[in-house]
Amino acid sequence: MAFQKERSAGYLANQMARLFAKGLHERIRPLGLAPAQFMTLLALWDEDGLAQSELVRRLDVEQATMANTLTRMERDGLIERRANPDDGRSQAIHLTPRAKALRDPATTAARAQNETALAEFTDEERQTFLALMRRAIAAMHKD
Amino acid sequence: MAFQKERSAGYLANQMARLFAKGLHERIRPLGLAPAQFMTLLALWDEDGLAQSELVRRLDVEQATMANTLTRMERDGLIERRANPDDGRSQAIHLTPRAKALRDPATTAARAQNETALAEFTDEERQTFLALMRRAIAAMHKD
DNA sequence: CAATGATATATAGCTTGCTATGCAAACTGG
DNA sequence: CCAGTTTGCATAGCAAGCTATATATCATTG
Repeated sequence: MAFQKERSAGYLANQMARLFAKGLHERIRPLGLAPAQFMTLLALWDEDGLAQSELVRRLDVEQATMANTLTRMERDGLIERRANPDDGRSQAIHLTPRAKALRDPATTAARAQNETALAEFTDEERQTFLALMRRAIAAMHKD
Repeated sequence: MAFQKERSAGYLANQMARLFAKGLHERIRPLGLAPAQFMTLLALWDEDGLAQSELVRRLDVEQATMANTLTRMERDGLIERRANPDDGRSQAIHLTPRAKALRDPATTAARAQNETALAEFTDEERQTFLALMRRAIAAMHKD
């Protein structure tokens, strides 16, 4: 039997993630943000001054990916890298006032994007959907 | 209330898609394939000789993205671009023997990746999951 | 304490996305 | 028929992923 992409979870996941990212990007572009920057800000709004290694752990991306994202965020005036007095290898990542001010509008934009995607889902379907995605993630994580 | 990434469909979709892509990439790397190349091959195994514009329609990526993917596939000996005698603008994309030979091992690899992700899902959960993803995709597509 | 190993970050190089442009070929309405 | 629009493709430039390597600092252990 042929491999049908419409029935492939991986294919659908890819397409869905691209649409989420595209929609979010459109909404936060006026704020001067890109999706990975927003994701990183989520962690820093929650706790400022984290080390790069801790951001890598919390966001589950490769270290090199995070290093590059942080470089772009520094360029764009969203973060500062400050030396860590206790450990000459690491740097604490601190938010600028500009980044702090973006918290409300950016999270509002992200909520709106999720709402667009799940507009016709019932509350139960939303819970089910999130739970199934978490399980698929956990299964691939293990492997 | 804080925006919690663990409860965000978009965040989970991104993470899940990255894990699918990474797992698939590992499995098809020995075949000399990358994920977007595999996706493109799916369409061409189904129907050889399509125009680039038709591939764009079927795979729902931007035209520039497809043009670049095809350039890499041509470089890697997977496809040939042949002039279309009926329309001087378009070119028919044809599979090489090498690409044709990859159909079985590559689709087997993709199925294995899907199976890893959904290993602990019941048949009903799998159907539900695919249906919910399709609905989220359709909702974002409309908007 | 010196050698070895582990950890934190940076950098190079690649793929896959995207938007924005440019250009040539084909089509169409006056 | 031809001016203007549409269509098909390529290219430039950027973001964000990844792997693989390099380097510096810290930790451990013999």
